[in-house]
Amino acid sequence: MKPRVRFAPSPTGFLHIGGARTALFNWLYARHTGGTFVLRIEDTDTARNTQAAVDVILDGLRWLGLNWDEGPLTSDATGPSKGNLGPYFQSQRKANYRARVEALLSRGLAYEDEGAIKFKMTREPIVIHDLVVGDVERKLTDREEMDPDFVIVRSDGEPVFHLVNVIDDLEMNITHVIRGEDHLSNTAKHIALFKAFGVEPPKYAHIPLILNKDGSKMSKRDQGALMNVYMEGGYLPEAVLNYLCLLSWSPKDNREKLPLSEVVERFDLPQILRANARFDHDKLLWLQGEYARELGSDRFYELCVHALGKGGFDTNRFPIEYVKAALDTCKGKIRLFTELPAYAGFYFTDSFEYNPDGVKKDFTPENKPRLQKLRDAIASTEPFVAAGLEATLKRVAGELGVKAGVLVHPTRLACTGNAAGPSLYHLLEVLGREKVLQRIDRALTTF
RNA sequence: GACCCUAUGGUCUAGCGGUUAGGACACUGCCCUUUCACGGCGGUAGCUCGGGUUCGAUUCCCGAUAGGGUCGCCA
Repeated sequence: MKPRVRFAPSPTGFLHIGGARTALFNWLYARHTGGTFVLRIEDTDTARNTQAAVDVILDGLRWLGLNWDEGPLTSDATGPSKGNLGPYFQSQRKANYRARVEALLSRGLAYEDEGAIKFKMTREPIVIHDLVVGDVERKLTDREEMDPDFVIVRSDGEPVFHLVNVIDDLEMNITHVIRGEDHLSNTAKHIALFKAFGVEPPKYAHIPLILNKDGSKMSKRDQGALMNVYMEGGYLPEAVLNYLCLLSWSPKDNREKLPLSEVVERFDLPQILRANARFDHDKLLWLQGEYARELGSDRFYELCVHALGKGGFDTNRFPIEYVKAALDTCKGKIRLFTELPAYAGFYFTDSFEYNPDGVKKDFTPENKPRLQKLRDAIASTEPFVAAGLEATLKRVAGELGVKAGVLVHPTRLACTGNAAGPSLYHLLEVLGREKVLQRIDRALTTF
C-alpha cells in the first residue's frame, strides 16, 4: 500500500515557516514514495477561523509549489475539493465525530464529566515507534497520574483536536503522520485513541522544530517566521524550499544547493536529524542570491517589473527593449527583488536624490572641471556604447592624469544618484546620450 | 513540578571506535574589478562537562548541565 500523508493546519491567518517545513517534508515523502499528499483544514475553532485565513494557507502552499493530491480546491469549506475521502474541512465532518464518540461512550471507553466527554486513557506507559526519534516510552506525568483521562468533547459540544485529528487520520487512511516534534508527547494519547477505535495507529515521524537563530522558540512575531514575508519580500520559492530542506535533512555530500527533484529522489524519513534547527536568515539570503543569479530571462524580467511596480516605478511607460536592457545590467547583482527599486529606479525616473556620502566624497571642487571635461568627451563619443564609453573615460582620465575611479564615481553619482550599482559603462549606454548629458549637467549645477 | 526529545565552530551540517575532524553560511585577509555583486586563493573558530566500556573514544553506555517540547473544555 502506498503511503498516505497529510498536512493538517488550522487556519489562524498565518502560515508559519515551521508549518511550511512540515508541509514540505510530508510532500517530499509522498513524492519520494509515489504516495498521496492530503491537505486537511482543521477549522474546528469556529470563533477564530475564517475563509481568508484558509486562503493564506492555500496561497502559501501554492506559492511554494507544494501541490496536494487530495484536499480543498478553494478556501470555501463547503466548496469543491478533490479526493474521495472528504470533506477536507473538519467543520464539515461533525457527524463523523459524533458517531465515533457515541461508539466510545457505548463501549465504556469514554464518559461524561461536567458536561464534557472524557476519554478513558490507559494508565500504562505507551511506546511510540517513531521513524525519526526511535522508540520512545512515554510515561504519565505527575499531573496525568492524578487524572490520565482527557477531554475529547467540550461541554459546548465541540470536539477537541486530539479526537478529530485521530478520527480524520483514521478515516482518511493516513499511513504516516509526519509532524512537528511538539506533538511527540501527545502521541501517546493519539495511539490510545486509535486502539480504542480498534485500528492500528499510523506510523509516526516527528520532525525537529525550527528555532530562532539564538535558539529561542520561533513565534509569529519573530523575524522571518511567517511565509508571507517571503512571498512579499522578493524571495524565490525555490530558494526558500531549498533552504528549508537543509534544516534537519542533508544530502550528505557537502552540497547545499540542489534542485527539489533531487531532494525528492533522495529524501527519506530515517535520515531526518533529531535535533532542532535554528533559522539562519543569512544562509537563506545566500541561496536566494544563487537562485536569482541563474533565473531565466523571462521570469527575471517579470519579477523585476513586478518589484519595480511595487516600488512605484511604472515600466510600461518605457519601451520594452529599454526595460530589458536596463534589467540586464542588474542580473546577478541583486539578491532580493525588493532591492530593485532602490538599485535600478534611476532608469525609470529623472528625479532622484544623490547619495549624501557620495556627494561629500565625489561632488568636490576639484572634480567639477574633470566631470565637465568628461561630459564634453561623452557628448561626442560615437557610437554610444559601453566599450566606447569606457575608452573615452579612460582616455580623459589619462589626459587629466588621474585614475579612472576619479571620474567613475562622480559620473555614477550624477547618473544614478547611487554610490554603487550596475556596470557604469553599460548603464550609460542603456540610459543613452541625451539622458546622460542631462544628468551630468544637472549634477554640475549642484556643486 | 513531572514526563519526553536533543547536544560537532556563531549558524546549518558530514562523520557512525583509530580522520591533520570535511563542507556551506556568516566573519575576515589577499587577488580580480569603475562601484557593488560574482568568482579565485587563504585565515579565525568546533566535538558541553564528568564518569565508565575499550589498546583507543567526537563516535557506545550512564550521569550532570544546557536547550527545546508536552502535561488545556488551544491546535
